[in-house]
Amino acid sequence: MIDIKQIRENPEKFKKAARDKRFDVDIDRLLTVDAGIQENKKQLQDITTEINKVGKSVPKLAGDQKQKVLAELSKLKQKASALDEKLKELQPEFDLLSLQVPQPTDDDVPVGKDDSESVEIRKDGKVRQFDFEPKDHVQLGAALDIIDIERGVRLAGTRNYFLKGDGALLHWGVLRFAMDFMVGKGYVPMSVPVLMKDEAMTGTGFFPGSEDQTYRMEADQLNLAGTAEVPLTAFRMGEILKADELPLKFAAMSTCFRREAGAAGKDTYGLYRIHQFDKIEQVVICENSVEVSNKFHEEILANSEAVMKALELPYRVVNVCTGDLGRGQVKKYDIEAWMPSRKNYCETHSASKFYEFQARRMDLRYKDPASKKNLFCHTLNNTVVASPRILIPILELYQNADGSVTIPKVLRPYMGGKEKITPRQD
RNA sequence: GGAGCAGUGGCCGAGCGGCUGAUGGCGACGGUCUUGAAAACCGUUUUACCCUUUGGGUAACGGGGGUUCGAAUCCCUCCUGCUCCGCCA
Repeated sequence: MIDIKQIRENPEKFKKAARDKRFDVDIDRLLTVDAGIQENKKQLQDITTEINKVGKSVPKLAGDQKQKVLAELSKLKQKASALDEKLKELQPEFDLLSLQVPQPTDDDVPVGKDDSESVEIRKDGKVRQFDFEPKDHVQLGAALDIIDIERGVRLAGTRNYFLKGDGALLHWGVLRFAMDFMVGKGYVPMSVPVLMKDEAMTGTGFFPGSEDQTYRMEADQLNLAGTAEVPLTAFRMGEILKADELPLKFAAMSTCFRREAGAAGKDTYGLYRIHQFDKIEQVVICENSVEVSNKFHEEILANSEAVMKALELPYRVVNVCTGDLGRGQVKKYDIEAWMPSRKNYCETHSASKFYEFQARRMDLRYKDPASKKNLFCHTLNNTVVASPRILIPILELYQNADGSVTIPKVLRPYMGGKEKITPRQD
């Protein structure tokens, strides 16, 4: 959410942000509603002052005079309640509109309409050239009997799967490796609830807007989070933190649920786009400073790059263009891993910087010692690793001519020291 | 799910229709004293918004609604916590 004062002062800035990010929001209407609210509030306040003043004199009066004053009061109260009605009418519209105003991006974010216009920042690792006909991860998964998509779909519908045997171990192994890495970096490991109230969804910026991407438990009015960003970022929602608590650095492992509505027919093959997966997510909550935010944005990106390097996967880092940014994101780096079967670099990580956008929605503040004011925190988050998507490059890039898959060195401790996944001996 | 009790400022804890944004204690901060510290003493210590020159006003005692000229205080409702009962992976 954006400070309404900023929108009043410079509406053009936010209209431009909406255009660049391709969000549709009526900022002029917002300002009209805002002006109405301000005017009504002012009048209401004046009348309330009057009522309070007159009301105080009541106990001292008696007889006719008392009746006269009471009559006057009842007239004032009618006026007040009319103004109150008007405010109650305007407020919901104001709330809805103001939640929709997107945050302008940093100046160095490329303006563009979709991922084709995002800008590559750097590449790391060598794309493997095969001297045999490589299999894709679905073929490998079937041949090694570690992935069962057919039965996943039969039991749970499209975009569902089972991982089996070494497939399940590899999945948990890469998650465990990533979590251990983050704990080593000083991030606090967290196990989190994934059924979230609307407040947490709104606070993190997913609502309004992504309701159709979210599994909803209507009977309990709860939502299945699509990422641990929601519980982690909202963890201290509504609180005023002590300055010396900052920065808060968290890492959580959670199962993530996504409806993928509107993606019908897109990425239907294999484990790329699925309804349920597991992810280690990192979240930083820091002081209200652009410099500090920028520092942590680089830090959380570096953390994830370190994981990719440890896994020895070739990847590139992309500065995501305006059209692919969320409403609240100021800047976003994606890490894309090379996936042989897709013949492309594909997103495996997404590092977002929000400044105070999420904190303002959640009313997450800290007491600033310098100004003695309560300031909104800044928030950031990034994937550490998401599996099974990460298994796509791992399986495909680590495969051998004999059909086996070499296990990345750093994952072997998590798989009982095993070096290779070999085909089933039927 | 049923019954009972409770929810006040950073914390503890008073207040139970107007003089209470809220006594007191603890903590924190500033000062006096001291070579320094402790103790003692004095003072400060919620937040949001509005008008403004110092300053003034409005709102908030779990949320929402009601009664009343006036509510932290009375009523309704919801939420949360605790205790007991029931049920259950």
